[in-house]
Amino acid sequence: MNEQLQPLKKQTREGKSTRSGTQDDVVYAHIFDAILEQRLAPGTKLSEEALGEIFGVSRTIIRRALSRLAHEGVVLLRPNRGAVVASPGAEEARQIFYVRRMIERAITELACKNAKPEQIAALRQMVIDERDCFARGDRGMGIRLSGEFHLKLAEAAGNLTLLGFLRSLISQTSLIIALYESNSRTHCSDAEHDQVIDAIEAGNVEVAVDLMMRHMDSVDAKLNLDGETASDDL
Amino acid sequence: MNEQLQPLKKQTREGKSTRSGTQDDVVYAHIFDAILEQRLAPGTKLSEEALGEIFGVSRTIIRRALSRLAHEGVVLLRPNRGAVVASPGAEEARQIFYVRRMIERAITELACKNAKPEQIAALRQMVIDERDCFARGDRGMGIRLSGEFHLKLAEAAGNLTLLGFLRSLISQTSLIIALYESNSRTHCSDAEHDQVIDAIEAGNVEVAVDLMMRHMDSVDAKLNLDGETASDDL
DNA sequence: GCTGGTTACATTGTGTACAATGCAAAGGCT
DNA sequence: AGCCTTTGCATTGTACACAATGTAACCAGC
Repeated sequence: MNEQLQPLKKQTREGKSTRSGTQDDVVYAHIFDAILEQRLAPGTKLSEEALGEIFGVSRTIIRRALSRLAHEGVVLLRPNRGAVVASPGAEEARQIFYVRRMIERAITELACKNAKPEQIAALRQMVIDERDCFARGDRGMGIRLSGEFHLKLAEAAGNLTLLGFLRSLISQTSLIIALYESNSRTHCSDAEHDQVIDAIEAGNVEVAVDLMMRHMDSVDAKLNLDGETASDDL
Repeated sequence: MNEQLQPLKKQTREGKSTRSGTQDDVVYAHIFDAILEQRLAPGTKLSEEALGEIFGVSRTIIRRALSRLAHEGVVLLRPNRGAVVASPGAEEARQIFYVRRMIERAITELACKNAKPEQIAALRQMVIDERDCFARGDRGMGIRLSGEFHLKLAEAAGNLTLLGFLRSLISQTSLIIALYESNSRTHCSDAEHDQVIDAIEAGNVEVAVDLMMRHMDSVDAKLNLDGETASDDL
């Protein structure tokens, strides 16, 4: 496990130091990233002491980070037995996507009504960044940026509760995508993101929702939830 | 603050000791209950040391409990400045209810399809308990039991993600109800709960959803979200 | 040779001491 | 007299040490 996370440490201390976040935010983000980029496979045990060693902080910080990750469903916290990277089964994955679809629909509707011009601009920028990232072929970053697009959209919708829920859903769907994606190239197609923005900017609720649902369909379609992928290694 | 929580301590040590839960579960539940029953008013500062003293545990446990409460939106955790009981404003309250309505609709639909006979029986028992509690005039317990009915329903729906979200929503709506309820008698009318169960048992999705939405309406109607109730004491 | 219990180890759960931060009150300056 | 600065206190953030729990290996008995 050390091997998969050690690089992250450097990245932290050098690159991402701009983050205003406190220590546990950093630890949280890095473990999360490591999971998304599959440097930490599902089922991997996350020892507090080992992680503390890697990040150079005490177990207290690690524990907080793991607690947050557990709350978002990315990590499974077994009492007295430590934490492991979550490995959602197919049925669980379906349930998560079902809910996400519902939430995204609501967010799209609200965004049509409430999105301000500067927020739409921010969304467009985000799509550009995403495209760049694809160009560089950075898979993990790609998944993460796709997620952040949806989060920005939720922000534009203006409902904090929905935003919070979506954050949790995106964490889990990202993990699922990393797990079950059959053809490992396209993630969220940025073109779809762009179309959604167009419809929202035009205030066309019907079209926007329809596009978002199709977008969800295309994410679903890339997954392979019909048993074979196994990984039910318990 | 001590005065509001001290009674709880006794209650813990004597009555609820059957709970398999660990220490922080107990602390969590008691603070939560105290908030719901308005023994802890919104805006009240929750000092870690004071709470630790009251419950006879160290700050570590308190901290975990507060963290959970913060995750559910019942407590506001300000970095370096401690925790306070959340005091959602009117707009925030509206957003929360908007989301809850959406989630409850989905749960009702799913419950119609997936609820097993024994789960329906459990729901009926829950309504009976609720009625009993009303008879005794126990307001806080009433709010809590109403919430648990909805949670049991979510369980019957069979979607863990929805269940988790609803748990968070119920915490927050309970707080809002405690805050904004204008006529402080009826909460969730148990009759409405009963009707919903009937429709679900009959597998009549349309009716069940309609009833649930009316139920939500009647909760909304009891609230007084038009500014005056203030309590924006920040 | 296999199954059972027992012991030792590793890991998590909890309590406490110390450090850092924010807040408030007191004192000096304008 | 009012405002700013500074100092002291209270409270949270972090690290560490000890206790409790779970795991696994080893040995004995069947």
